[in-house]
Amino acid sequence: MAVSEGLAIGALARRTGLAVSAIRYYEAQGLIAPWRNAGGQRRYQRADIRRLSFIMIAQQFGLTLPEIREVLSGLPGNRTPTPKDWQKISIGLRSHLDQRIDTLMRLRDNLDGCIGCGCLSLPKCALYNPDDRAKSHGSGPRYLMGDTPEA
Amino acid sequence: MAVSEGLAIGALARRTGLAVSAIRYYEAQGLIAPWRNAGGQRRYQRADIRRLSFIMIAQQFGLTLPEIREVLSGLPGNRTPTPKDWQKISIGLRSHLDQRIDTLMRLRDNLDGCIGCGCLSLPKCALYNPDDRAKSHGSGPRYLMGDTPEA
DNA sequence: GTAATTTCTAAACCTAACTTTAGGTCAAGG
DNA sequence: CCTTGACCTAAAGTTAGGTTTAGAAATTAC
Repeated sequence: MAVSEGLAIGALARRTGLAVSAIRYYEAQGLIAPWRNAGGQRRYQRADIRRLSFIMIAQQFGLTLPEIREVLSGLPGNRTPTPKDWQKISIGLRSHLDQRIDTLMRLRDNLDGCIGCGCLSLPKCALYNPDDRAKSHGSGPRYLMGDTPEA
Repeated sequence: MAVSEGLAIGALARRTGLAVSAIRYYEAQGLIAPWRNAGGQRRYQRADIRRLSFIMIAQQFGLTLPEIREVLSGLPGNRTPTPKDWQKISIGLRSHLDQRIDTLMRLRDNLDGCIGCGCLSLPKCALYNPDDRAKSHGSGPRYLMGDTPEA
């Protein structure tokens, strides 16, 4: 009953909709830091609900967990974050999102050009120049539509 | 020299910028189908450069390999695809991309609202309602910002 | 006080999209 | 002919983001 006892992991899971295993995983990745009770069980602050929610939102925005950890490090460590604090780090998300949208719109315009000319094949095609490294995580250099002039 | 001998996998790799291993992998996933020469080595048509380029572009758009295979199945099987053929399947990509952009813009607007009010915490926050299932691939139900009224 | 839940850790497993490795074959140049 | 480089297959390894499992300890419910 005492307020100061904190939330058990299961309660936090129910509050956020996350799986218990996911919450433990986030801890392992340094995204959240509960304390332990006498019996060794994790206990969370109510503010951690907000923290996990933020993590989920940031994931929808396409941030990786390390990136999210980085963003969260912008919160004060010595006290419970205020709405202002959350506001501050949310602005960073906003610009990240803006970039992703710009990239996709550029990609779309390029595709439109290619659909327009029916080419889909050449150095002169804008798609040829993928300066959009946002998505690359598994491979080396790739240049698109390398259909050189010859034959 | 004979045109009909086709490209070896290494040549195709150099043309597209893909790794040889990736091209073999795409074959295993049913995205490309080379023939074999007398010695059992893969040989590709020049049109396959375009096919691989298309795959890379579609990936940038966020399609999975099975989805790309599906899109590619819209190409004629009996002849080399014409620009018209590519144009046709590219239009499907375009609408996929439109959806992703819409989703992200909606997300951005919602975030703006939350930054505006500094809330980032509640059922009344639009972010609370993640009908954006586009990105979910690893988890069960998650509801955001489930910070219920109490306390 | 005991039974049923929760929670704990560590380690294994999962998917996507590949890469790397190992051990051997094919092809091209001199 | 023989060496070198490209290619072959199958299987295991990799990263991200988790989930599942197993066996044990802590809590909660009755």
